[in-house]
Amino acid sequence: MTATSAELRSDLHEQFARIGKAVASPRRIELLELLCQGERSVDALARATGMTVTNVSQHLQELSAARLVARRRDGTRIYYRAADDTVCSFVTELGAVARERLPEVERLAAEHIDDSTKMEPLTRSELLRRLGRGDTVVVDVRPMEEYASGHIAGAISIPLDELGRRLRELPKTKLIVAYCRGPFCVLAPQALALLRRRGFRTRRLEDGLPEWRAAGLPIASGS
Amino acid sequence: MTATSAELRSDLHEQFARIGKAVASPRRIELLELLCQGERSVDALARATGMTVTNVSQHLQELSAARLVARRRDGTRIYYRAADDTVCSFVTELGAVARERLPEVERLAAEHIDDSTKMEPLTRSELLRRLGRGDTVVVDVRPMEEYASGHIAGAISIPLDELGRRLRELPKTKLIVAYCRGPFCVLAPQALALLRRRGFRTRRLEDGLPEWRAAGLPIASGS
DNA sequence: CTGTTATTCCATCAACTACTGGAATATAGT
DNA sequence: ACTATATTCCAGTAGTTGATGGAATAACAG
Repeated sequence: MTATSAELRSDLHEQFARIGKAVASPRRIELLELLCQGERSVDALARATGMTVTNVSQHLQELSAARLVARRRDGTRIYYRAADDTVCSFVTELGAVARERLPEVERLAAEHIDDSTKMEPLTRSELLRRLGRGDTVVVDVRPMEEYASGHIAGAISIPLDELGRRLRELPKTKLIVAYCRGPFCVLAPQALALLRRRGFRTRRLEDGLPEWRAAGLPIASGS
Repeated sequence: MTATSAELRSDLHEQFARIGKAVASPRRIELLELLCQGERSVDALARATGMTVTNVSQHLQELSAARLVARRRDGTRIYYRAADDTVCSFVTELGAVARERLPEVERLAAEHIDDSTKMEPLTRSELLRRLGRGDTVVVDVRPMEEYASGHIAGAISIPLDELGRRLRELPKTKLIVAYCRGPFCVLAPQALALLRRRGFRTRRLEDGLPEWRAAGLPIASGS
């Protein structure tokens, strides 16, 4: 009885470790984070990460063996995506644990996103309240495809590259709230810095889309 | 700017992967789960897992390097514990993802805990409601030390080994709810099987203590 | 100071992992 | 059928990890 239950435990832990091994590589974590923003082909991933196609493919095989990603063929290319929401909230929590436990993480973030500390972020519940009142514009500054594959309900898409050209779309009378991929994403801080220089009232949303989704808040998709 | 932000991303992912690597080994996951039930000395862990002391020590060094565990010296022995609650909820979620994504996990559980499927578990919120009414007895069937280092507020401790001798402490008029370490722990199912043979009305609590704690529900500690 | 117990350090070996470049496969277009 | 593109498969190599046994360290009890 104890023999078989010890056996069960060890078999079970071996299975758990398959998931752990999948997220034991910085490359695979990067891939997973990208895939949580929307589906991508192998070479789109290679371009986005600077890895060789072969290498990306190999990492995707391993993620696939751990069933963390799913694929879909369309003509000559194959699109990968995160297998489901629990996977994305898991990698999000992985980042949260790293942030909580490893002082290096805060330090790195502080070094590179210098002004992130100056402005304190708007909480998700606060944004939700404001959305009802209509005195707030929410801007998704990620690339357009990521917006298309899922965004905060009511947000408009202005990718960071286009922001300079599209300032007139934003009202000076309302509060502009920007968000992007997560707490360490540099897009929203850069967007807000630009907007503030032009005299807009701005706030950053705390964290990013994955956390909004994990909290079960309303998502829309399509352009 | 893009250069330095790519650099940030890769440094960050390297840090995240430190956490991933820590949970990439079945042994280390087993150790973490034990440590989430309460602090233990190195050789207590070695005895509980069947590993050599040297090996346990080495794994603990790695967990410690990822700052997932903390230690405390008491005389000649050193007690390790999970560094904080987020660590425990992270390993709990690791298990949940494995269960969700890897069919082998359900299969293993079904094979070994044969009757677990027959009785559907009591939800946490249901138990909470019943606790207010006083028609329910909650029994923690884990070893005494684990009960002492944290248990559901209002639960009594009857370790599985002692259950046969202590049946008279339980009323036949109330519902007996047992719990243990988690969804794959065999202690509670065995306890309930015994109790049902003796004519008690029983239910199993869904999951176990780590999940109760992660849900922010009331915990007590001490004997 | 000596012996005992608990833990960590160190060296070693086998097993595994990450990346690379080149070959093979699959789909679509001509 | 032929070509181009996207992806995967296959070897080879360098580097890393996991387990083991023996030596070193640290705290304590006599």
